[in-house]
Amino acid sequence: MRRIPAAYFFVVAYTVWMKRIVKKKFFDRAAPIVARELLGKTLVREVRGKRIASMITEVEAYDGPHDRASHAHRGKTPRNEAMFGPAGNWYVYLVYGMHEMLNIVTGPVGYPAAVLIRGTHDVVGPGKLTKYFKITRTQNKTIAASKSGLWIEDHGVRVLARQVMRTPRIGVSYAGEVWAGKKYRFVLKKGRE
DNA sequence: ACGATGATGAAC
DNA sequence: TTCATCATCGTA
Repeated sequence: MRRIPAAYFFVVAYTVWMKRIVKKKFFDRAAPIVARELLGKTLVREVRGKRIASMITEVEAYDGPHDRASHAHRGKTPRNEAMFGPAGNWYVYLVYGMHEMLNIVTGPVGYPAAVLIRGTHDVVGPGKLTKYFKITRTQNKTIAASKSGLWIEDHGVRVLARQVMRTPRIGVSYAGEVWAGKKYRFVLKKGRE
């Protein structure tokens, strides 16, 4: 009987841990699909060795140049440039002069789309969320990975269709009947039904 | 119901 | 350069 080296356990543990991190491929799909599947995933922030983590419970999809509710509707600008970049990057911007909004970019490069993360189990509201997770525009255009200190993990939480509520997006009444009416907001219902 | 607070984008 | 607007929040 040979003793198994401690390094072996370290490598296995590290591999298992890494596997939880959601990778680029997951985000390289249509924004509404990514939005729906982000429910139940865990948003993780690590800054100076301290970790903040909470399950995502509310999101909104902003999908393509035709989406009149999207910042990208008027074309590429310095602010929305991240939306045109690769899937799996963060798009962080300021609204109302005081609230940072956290989005994850989706779909192919050149096609502007993203998912706004509006709430988690511990904090609901896009502005409160970024404050809680200590997120600012410093994270804009960085990749969702441990390197940037901000990423998403899959903890195996299964979200059933009946646990998901779909509604129109918040605060986009200017977008016209069609786009303002689209049910691109996904909320994980609390408790059962 | 509204003010805070500053970036954005369009008009001038 | 000015102006209205804004993927919000806390207080009233």
